Amino acid sequence: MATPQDRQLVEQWRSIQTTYFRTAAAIDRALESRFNIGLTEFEILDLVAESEDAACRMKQLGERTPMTQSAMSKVVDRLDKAGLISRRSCQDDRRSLFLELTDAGRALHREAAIEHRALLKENLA
Amino acid sequence: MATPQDRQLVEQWRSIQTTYFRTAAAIDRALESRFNIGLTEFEILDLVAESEDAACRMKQLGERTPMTQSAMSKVVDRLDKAGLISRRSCQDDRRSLFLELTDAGRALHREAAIEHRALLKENLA
DNA sequence: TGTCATTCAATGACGTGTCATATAAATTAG
DNA sequence: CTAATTTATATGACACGTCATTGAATGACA
Repeated sequence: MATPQDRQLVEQWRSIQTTYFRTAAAIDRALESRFNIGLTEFEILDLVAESEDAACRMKQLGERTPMTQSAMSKVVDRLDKAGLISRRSCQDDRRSLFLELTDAGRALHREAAIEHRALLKENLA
Repeated sequence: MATPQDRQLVEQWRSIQTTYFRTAAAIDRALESRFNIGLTEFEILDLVAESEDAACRMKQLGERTPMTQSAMSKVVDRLDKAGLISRRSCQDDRRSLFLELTDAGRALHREAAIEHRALLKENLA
């Protein structure tokens, strides 16, 4: 039945959940209200900003986030429509896509990242 | 800009996210396929099972989970329709609701909890 | 006691994630 | 070199969560 170890696992799990939800909600609301992008959008921007130096992105990005391929595709689509990112098709393999920040995207990321880090600090302490 | 502390925060955050998503997805799929309930449904069952001893629940449950009030209301609704839980209105305060496991709910919870704990163990190690 | 504010739960509109599948390109087999 | 398979991304149907609001009951207080 409910061994002490079980209880401890459940505790640990709930603690992760709580931290995750609280932090995600805080960041999401802040970014949404100040920059009009959600947390997931920011996270893609952040990943793209991190690797300002090529490779047929989309695919590799998928390996660096727990997001689904289809979720990623839609987020990238929104970012593209918002003019924050551009998809450039890759010559070597025309199935793949390069992602790049636009100037607007880079500028927004710079600002939003500050807020993001601040909220992480506040919530993960 | 990106202080080392920032990077460390981001790392920590991604690690939490990954753990959360991986674990949640694993549990969700297992429960869905074996018991036809999702992770959130199970979590409510689990909380109700834990407090088999009254109080006008709904409200208090809300304090023990990061779920929104409205999310809870909908999950409880599904559980009710599935015959796993029953809502009984509270005499003292007729706005509030008592929640109780039905026999089916108790039985399902007993089985599902085993799976749940096992997957937690596997994923949080 | 009658009004006003507050609290508990439910609901509708809406956005976003997921699964399954589609499309298109590249790779492998025969 | 064609057919079958696999890989990269997009998309449509659908489920679920969120926000804002509603309905109903309670509490406060004049």
